[in-house]
Amino acid sequence: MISEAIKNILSQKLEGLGIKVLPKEISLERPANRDHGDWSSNVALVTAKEAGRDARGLAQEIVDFINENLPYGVEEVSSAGPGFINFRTSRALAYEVLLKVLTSKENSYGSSQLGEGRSVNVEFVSANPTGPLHAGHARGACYGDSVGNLLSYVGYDVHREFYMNDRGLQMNVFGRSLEARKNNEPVPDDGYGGDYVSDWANQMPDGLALEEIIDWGCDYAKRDQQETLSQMGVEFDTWFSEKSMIESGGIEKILTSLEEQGVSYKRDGATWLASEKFGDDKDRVLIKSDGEFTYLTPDIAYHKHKFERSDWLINVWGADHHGYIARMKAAMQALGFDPEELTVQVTQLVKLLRGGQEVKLSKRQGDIIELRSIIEEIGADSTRFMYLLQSVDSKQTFDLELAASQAMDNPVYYVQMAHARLCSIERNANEKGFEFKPLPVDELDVLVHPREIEIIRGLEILPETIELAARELAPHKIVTWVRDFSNAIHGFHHDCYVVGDGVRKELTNARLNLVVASRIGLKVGLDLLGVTAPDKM
RNA sequence: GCGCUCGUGGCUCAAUUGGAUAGAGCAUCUGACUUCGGAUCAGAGGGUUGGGGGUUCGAGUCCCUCCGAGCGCGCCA
Repeated sequence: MISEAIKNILSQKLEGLGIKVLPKEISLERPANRDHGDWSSNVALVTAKEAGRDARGLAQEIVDFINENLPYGVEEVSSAGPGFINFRTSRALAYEVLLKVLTSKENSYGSSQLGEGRSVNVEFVSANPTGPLHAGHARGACYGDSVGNLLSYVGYDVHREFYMNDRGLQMNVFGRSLEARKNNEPVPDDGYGGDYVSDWANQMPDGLALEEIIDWGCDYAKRDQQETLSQMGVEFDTWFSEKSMIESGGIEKILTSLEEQGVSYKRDGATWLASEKFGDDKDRVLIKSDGEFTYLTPDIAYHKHKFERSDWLINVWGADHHGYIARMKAAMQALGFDPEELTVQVTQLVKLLRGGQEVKLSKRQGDIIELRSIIEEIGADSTRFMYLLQSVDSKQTFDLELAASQAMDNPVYYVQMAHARLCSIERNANEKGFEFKPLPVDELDVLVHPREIEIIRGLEILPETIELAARELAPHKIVTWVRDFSNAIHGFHHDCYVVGDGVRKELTNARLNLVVASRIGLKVGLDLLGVTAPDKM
């Protein structure tokens, strides 16, 4: 890796100067401004003070040294600004990138072993089995699945899990609601009032007892949710049942365990978790004075269960659950697990517009917009892309009309079109008798057009983009890359004909290499997002 | 009141986690089609990064403070 070579020579010179900098402290980054080269280091700036030197002078001295010992692939080194050291890499290096993409196995360019095979459990959606999935579940579904893709691509052993709260008060209310609608009675005051309750109740067999109704409803809800997720390509490895965990004695085990650790105690007729000691605001009740446990207790048991199966846990929670993070981490710490290995990603709310107007919730339907109807309206690809467009840290707003439109202002179409175009160019080349074969580096050096260079640059930064997105659990960084890269492709398509009267054979073959490599790269990005890469549209 | 997450052109959002001149898309205006899909491309205008203070070579990013938004704050789930 060129970046390693640069780091090595930097640290070599710094050591020679008696400046102590650990290798990991040598930062090398991609300058935002292309005029500053391909790589840039701030080591001179960072170390100048301690070394009692001025940064510019130090940078220049390092530059002079490197100029006498240029590593392979580095064409130019210079100092700039307040003391940056900028590196420009050679064309040949760029062509090697192209070759690497072309010779990579299917769906492997940019993959890595960053995760070293560590097992990670990604739990997301986890909607109550009391109704269909709605708009509020969509962001977590798209996000969690894409995070799973990313982590898997960088070498983690990923397990996707859906936690079903299939017992407790809300299931009872749900059962009674179904029962009432079955009998054409109004649902109880605190019941589920959505239209779907009647629809479902009508499909329910006659003569079921409440317990059976609950089981039937739960099962129906699960299949309904599963089907909706499947429409978006989201599949879980495990649908974990709270009920079965409790029936197998999970609660007793956790209570015993907490007691043995000395982190629970009795007070006012209740059993408490001493969570304040572990960073929570206050202690929490595990067993109420009426003998029932709170909903925290099974959740603790569940997380313990997950920890016993995985090295690292990721929970994707809605913003309304963020207050719950501290106590869950505290509980895990109390049990002796490392709270750092429990990552909770909170997704902020999404506001939906249609034609610029906020989509109003309908009371009649029970205050929900079904996810299924969103997918039907804008399509699965659009749904995934739109929900992944932005960082889940911030609130999001998007317009369903825009997301459904097959127009240039719809980013999904823009990106998919880029892929379709690449395929189209390949088809055209084939029809004209050109056969793609990977060319050696010295035959690729006809690729010098700024559009071509831009594309190669895009492919070059894909692996580091993937790594960053995985490290930060931030699929929107892939979206940004995919959009930028598509922009480069459209530009190339516009300015650089691959096959045509005025294009000589050597250039056609080289550009065909570029086209195929781009298609591979773009598909890697889209796959990570769970968005299809169509051959034609 | 306390806590968490935020606040970036008219709108929707980025910004390599402290880097160099804050970038894209939409919208607006102006240009570009005999070829592989114009569903495209190029250019222009538009910013005191909510306000103020601080830290340092350097702040949208870190600290303090104020303003504003969303969400939490139960022996509910």
